[in-house]
Amino acid sequence: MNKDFWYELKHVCKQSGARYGILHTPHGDVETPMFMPVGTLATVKYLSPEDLYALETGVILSNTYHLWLRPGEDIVKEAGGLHNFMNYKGPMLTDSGGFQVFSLSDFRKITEEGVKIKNHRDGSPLFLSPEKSIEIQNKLGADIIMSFDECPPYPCTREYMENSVNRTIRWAKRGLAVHNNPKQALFGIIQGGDFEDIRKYCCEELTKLDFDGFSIGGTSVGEDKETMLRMLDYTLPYLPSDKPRYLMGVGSYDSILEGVLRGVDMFDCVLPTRIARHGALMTSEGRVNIRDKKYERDFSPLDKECDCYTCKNYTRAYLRHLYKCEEGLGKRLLSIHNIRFLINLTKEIRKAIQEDRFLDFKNEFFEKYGLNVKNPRGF
RNA sequence: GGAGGGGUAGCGAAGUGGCCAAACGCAGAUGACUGUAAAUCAUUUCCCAUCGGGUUCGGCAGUUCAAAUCUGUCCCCCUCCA
Repeated sequence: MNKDFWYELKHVCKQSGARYGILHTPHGDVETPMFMPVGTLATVKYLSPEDLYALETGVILSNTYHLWLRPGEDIVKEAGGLHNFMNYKGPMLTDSGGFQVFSLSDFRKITEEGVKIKNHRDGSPLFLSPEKSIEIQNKLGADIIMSFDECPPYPCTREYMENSVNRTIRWAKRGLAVHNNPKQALFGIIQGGDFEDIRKYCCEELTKLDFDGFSIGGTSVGEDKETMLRMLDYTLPYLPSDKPRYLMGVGSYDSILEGVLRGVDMFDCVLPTRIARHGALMTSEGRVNIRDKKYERDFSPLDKECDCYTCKNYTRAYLRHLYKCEEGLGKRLLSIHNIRFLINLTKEIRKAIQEDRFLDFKNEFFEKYGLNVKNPRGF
């Protein structure tokens, strides 16, 4: 058991079963459920660490594959680790590179030993294995690191999934065996697609091992909303309650609420920052595409109910202008807002759980935003 | 006054008898984006309409089955020479 990292389950909502807890990390304690913005290349695009502190982000992500290529894990280590390198003092998490193997799948070849993959920038051959991924992550030095898994495509055959999950389990053991930084928590990743028995089997096998938490993988890969929820239903009941559960790659607000309802503690997603850069905002009035002409002379704040720096200081007309002119400040201000929207959502979620009214909160939220199965995201 | 070049959709710019409502770029409008190859991608922009139809390529008049493309003429712009 890791002495620098542990999960403290503080309260289970009597109305819903959702969990409120505290994650203790070497870089501070954070409350869960929480949302973690993604900073692939040791930066949450367009935001400074000061922006992140103001947003109260807690944990932020970075990425093994991308930092491996640039600047290289040795340089990050030389700089004193990821925290020093990028000057972020809060807790950090690195993904293992497993997802890049999936998203760059045009160039990959998966074997028992690991994955042959082509450098997406220059085509040069690369090889990533469970050992290599953990070795890189040990050098990067994030508080929480991920096991190297295979993220299978959806849909895929039962045979493919069985082979893949067994390999992911073997890879998990290999990663665990070489992990040598006691300050870093290591999470196992549950796969199995929407095969209930395979998900369950994966949970049973991985929870036998000495992981500090468990991630739910294989979601947000093109499946529909109902399927994703089914995957959660096939996974969460088989995970131990004394360890954190992390739903990887999920960040639309309806999915966060559904995840929390099922017992998820941690979420990460590029969605708020990516769509912000593309001019789409999550607001108390639903989705706003700031580029739209109707905002040309709208001198009101982006979201009247929001307390973020952007909403307190700038108008929709100005944000639209920045977007149209492709100014970096626009991307920054819009990213600030979207992240704050999700941070505020998780704050309200935690409060509702502690007050044993999370189910009401979730239902009210869905009603307010007109969310349903057909229109799940609503923005 | 003389010689030459040019006027194409919001802008720039292809096209020089039928495959042209007219490439392409920009600009505009709209949508998408879920462990970030993402300042990306998709749709759309003469008019009306579901199919489909109606008006266009400086103006006018011609030639032709057929013209943005050929002829005449007029208007405007640019360069050079006087």
